[in-house]
Amino acid sequence: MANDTRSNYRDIKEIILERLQDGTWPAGSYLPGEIELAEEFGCARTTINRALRELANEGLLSRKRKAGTRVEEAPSRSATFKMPSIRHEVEEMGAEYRFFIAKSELTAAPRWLSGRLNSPDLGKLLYLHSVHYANNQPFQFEERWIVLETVPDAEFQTFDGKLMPSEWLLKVKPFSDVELTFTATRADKMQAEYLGIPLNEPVLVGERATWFKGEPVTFARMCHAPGYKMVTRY
Amino acid sequence: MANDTRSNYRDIKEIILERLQDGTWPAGSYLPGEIELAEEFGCARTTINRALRELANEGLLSRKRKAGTRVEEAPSRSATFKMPSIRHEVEEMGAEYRFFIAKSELTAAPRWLSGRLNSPDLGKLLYLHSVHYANNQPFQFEERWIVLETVPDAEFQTFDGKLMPSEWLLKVKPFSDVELTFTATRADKMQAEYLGIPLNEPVLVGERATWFKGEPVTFARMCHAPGYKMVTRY
DNA sequence: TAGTGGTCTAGACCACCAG
DNA sequence: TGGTGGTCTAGACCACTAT
Repeated sequence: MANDTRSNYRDIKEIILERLQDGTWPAGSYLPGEIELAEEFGCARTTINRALRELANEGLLSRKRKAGTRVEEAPSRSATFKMPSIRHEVEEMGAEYRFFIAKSELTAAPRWLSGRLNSPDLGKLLYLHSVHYANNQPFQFEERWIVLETVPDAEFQTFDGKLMPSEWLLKVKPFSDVELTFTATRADKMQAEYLGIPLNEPVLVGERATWFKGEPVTFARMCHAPGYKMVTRY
Repeated sequence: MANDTRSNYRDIKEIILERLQDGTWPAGSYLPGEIELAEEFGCARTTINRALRELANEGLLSRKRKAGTRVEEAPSRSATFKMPSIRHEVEEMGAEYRFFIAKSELTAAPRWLSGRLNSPDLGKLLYLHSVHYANNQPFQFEERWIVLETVPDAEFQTFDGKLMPSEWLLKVKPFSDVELTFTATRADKMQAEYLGIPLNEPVLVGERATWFKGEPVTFARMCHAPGYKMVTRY
């Protein structure tokens, strides 16, 4: 009557969720073992395993061999922010996307960047300014450093085509590790000029450092136009 | 020689990842079916299924019955922001956590709130001001509305104990849906006073609306002290 | 050391949906 | 309508770790 697909494990997840919420299994307590639960629900242990595994991935339970399955104390249900390329973000607003490379030059690494990328000697870098537009309105200003030692091809890349730097990078050098940061700051002179906004306007700045198997790939600082909102649902 | 735990599905994930990166299966193309892959890797279909399912959950593939498994065009590897309670965040900085309820009163719903919570008639609300401290420094100012129709117990809750409002709410009325938003704005007078910062200082403001099975539960606006950074790694 | 979760297998049925 | 993924089962071996 109620089931779309035969899918016990979803129902079991629901039931377990309810018990977590109604106090049957309070925070810090241990759930019965998989075998016991399998008997209770009249299903295979595999099915219980999947339900519990997913709940653990969602942060509600923690599981250890021999110890058992424990109810997490701080139900910090993790929020998943989808971070699509700016292009997608703009296009999903129904606006026309366009980008412009305002600067492209070789530089040495500023000292702070070595720290950010965990690498004492970065060598030569390609330094880029790009502006991303939504319907010809500046939407994001991006400052980017690309480590040429890791991505030598970047030196002769013109970025004149359809691929923005981040898209091009993803093609030639995928990443394995990322660190993302968000802060609210005052727009500095450069950011204000590129975005066409007053100096010191509050802006949401994202910083993204990426590595490929330990090698630093790129660091980007993305400054969003005032009013920009990051939204997520779960 | 190389395996810790017998766990093919992890190895298979790795291999598939490599093939996604080296162009064997370009964006937009279709992978072989599960059965075919199972033969290639010499394992059960279940094992392939798990590997592909997880990669799809991570946003790299999309799967449809009959159609098959497709490589996603925009490899927008989703970033997962863990949003632990402020308490945890503060304590993990090695600081001492404390909160203070500065205001607690009954109000009617402001009009904009009905819109935010998708509910034309919210009835009476409990309106709270709380300040969260790290080592006695204001760390976050939180403005919260609790829908009494959905959470009647809140009316007589004093929040004088150890549980901050969000923690208490989680105990008595879990949520099923959340909408999270982040923006950079200027601190208004109230925020500036509570945080002890100058007016108009740029602040990172998070807004969180939660529902339980369609019923609006609460809306919170969290204003972080200047300099606050949201960080995530993946 | 013994109990618990982690993973694999081989086979099965079914829902979905593109052609 | 048939092929593909989604899920379940029953049984098995093993790795981890609390005691």
